[in-house]
Amino acid sequence: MIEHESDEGAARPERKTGTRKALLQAALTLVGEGRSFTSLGLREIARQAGVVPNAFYRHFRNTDELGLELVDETGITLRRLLREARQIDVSRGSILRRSVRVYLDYVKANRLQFQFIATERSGGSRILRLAIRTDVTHFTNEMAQDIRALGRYRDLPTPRLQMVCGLIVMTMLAAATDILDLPPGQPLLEGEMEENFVQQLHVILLGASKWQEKDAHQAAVLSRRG
Amino acid sequence: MIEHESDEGAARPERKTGTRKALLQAALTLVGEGRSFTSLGLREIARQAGVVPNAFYRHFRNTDELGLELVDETGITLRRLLREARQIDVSRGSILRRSVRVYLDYVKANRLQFQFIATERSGGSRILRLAIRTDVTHFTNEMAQDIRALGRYRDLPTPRLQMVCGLIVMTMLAAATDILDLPPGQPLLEGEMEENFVQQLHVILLGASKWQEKDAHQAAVLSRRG
DNA sequence: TGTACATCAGTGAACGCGCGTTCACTGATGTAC
DNA sequence: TGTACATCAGTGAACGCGCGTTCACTGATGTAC
Repeated sequence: MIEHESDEGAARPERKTGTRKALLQAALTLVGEGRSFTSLGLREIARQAGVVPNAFYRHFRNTDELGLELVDETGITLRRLLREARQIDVSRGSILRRSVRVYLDYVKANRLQFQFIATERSGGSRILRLAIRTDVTHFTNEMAQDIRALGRYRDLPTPRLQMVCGLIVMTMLAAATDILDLPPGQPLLEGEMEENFVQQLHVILLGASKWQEKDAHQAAVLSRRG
Repeated sequence: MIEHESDEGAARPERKTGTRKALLQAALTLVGEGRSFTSLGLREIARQAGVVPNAFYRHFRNTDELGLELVDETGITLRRLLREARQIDVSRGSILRRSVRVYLDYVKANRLQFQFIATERSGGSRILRLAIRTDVTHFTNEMAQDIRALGRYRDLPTPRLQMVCGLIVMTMLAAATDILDLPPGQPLLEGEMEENFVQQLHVILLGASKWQEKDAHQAAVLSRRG
């Protein structure tokens, strides 16, 4: 039989992973419609995937297990983001501005996944929250390594570099939430948000470099200046 | 009749607001047990409040309306926090460290309310999210005014001061989430988090003051340094 | 002050509904001989 | 290569359950005369 249709001519394993993907995608779609993942039901997801509720059990034990797989996928996505970021030409122009542009484009291209982690990062079940936190920590550490590899902030001790990266990642997630919550087709508001985002990162990076300079001789003074 | 019991001898209006408070408290209690507010049901809240499901309708039309009232309460709470913060002696010692201590004590004293806003800020229904965002914006603006009143960061234009305050408030909320998610009785981990929090705010404030200095003559240079 | 009536916070039973989970099944795909 | 059997992704019906919402009610508190 010629495999002319997406599904009809597929072998069993392909069909199976097809349905699995349909379930994962269905959950993301529902999240994209404004639902919080935690409040999604098994039947709802199955319905959206165009499959009988019972079929769900062939792939996941419950919705939490599906959620964990979505977190895993998102981890892979974030890793791709870092790979893209590494290809930014560091030699000239404002790295910050161009990084922000790359990031926001990425967020918009992966809208549903970012919406998912933004929602479940604090709102989800305990197990999901922990999984996402672990993921975000990994991302933060990789970012710190990348900055080290670029040879920037050489004088900042590693734990402090990580702390700064934590601050940056937190700001990135908040910015993603803001952008995604925006009603579509508002280029003006979006531009303002982007500008605000750039400025916030700017403040953080300035603070980091100032700290780096002074830190060598007298940290205590700074701490007193509060 | 002597009013010897909390409820038994009360007038009707007092009884009514009593039950209303019981419903609000019941919702918070359930949130404190790890449930997300969005996933709470009317019956569940009524049960926790020790009242028949139907009685709920004497006070709220649905759970969203109850949630909005909780947001309002939280707004009042945050205003009290600012009032406390204003009483910190600015004259000497590290303001930052002492402010952080005041804040974290406040978070722990109002654990349930902070847990509620942290969870629903991104996870809740659209209407709740917007209400919380409005509240947080108010808080941010008041903080900016307070800083102006203290005479700090005089050279920072108002929109930028607000942006910096936004960054600070975001960091405060993230810190609250981290502290509240900690298993209880971990003074060491908690100390580390507090230290991390202090350092993050430090970076932000350093960045703000450096920006302030340079901003007067050449902002363009900084923007190119990324 | 005493009495008769109105108000209304909370009750208890009932409803229809969608949920998660179970069961025995179907029938196409895969495998062994 | 052809046949007979095994596998197993997805089906369809059924279950008990808690949900939100409705209804007529009770009885203590409040009010008017």
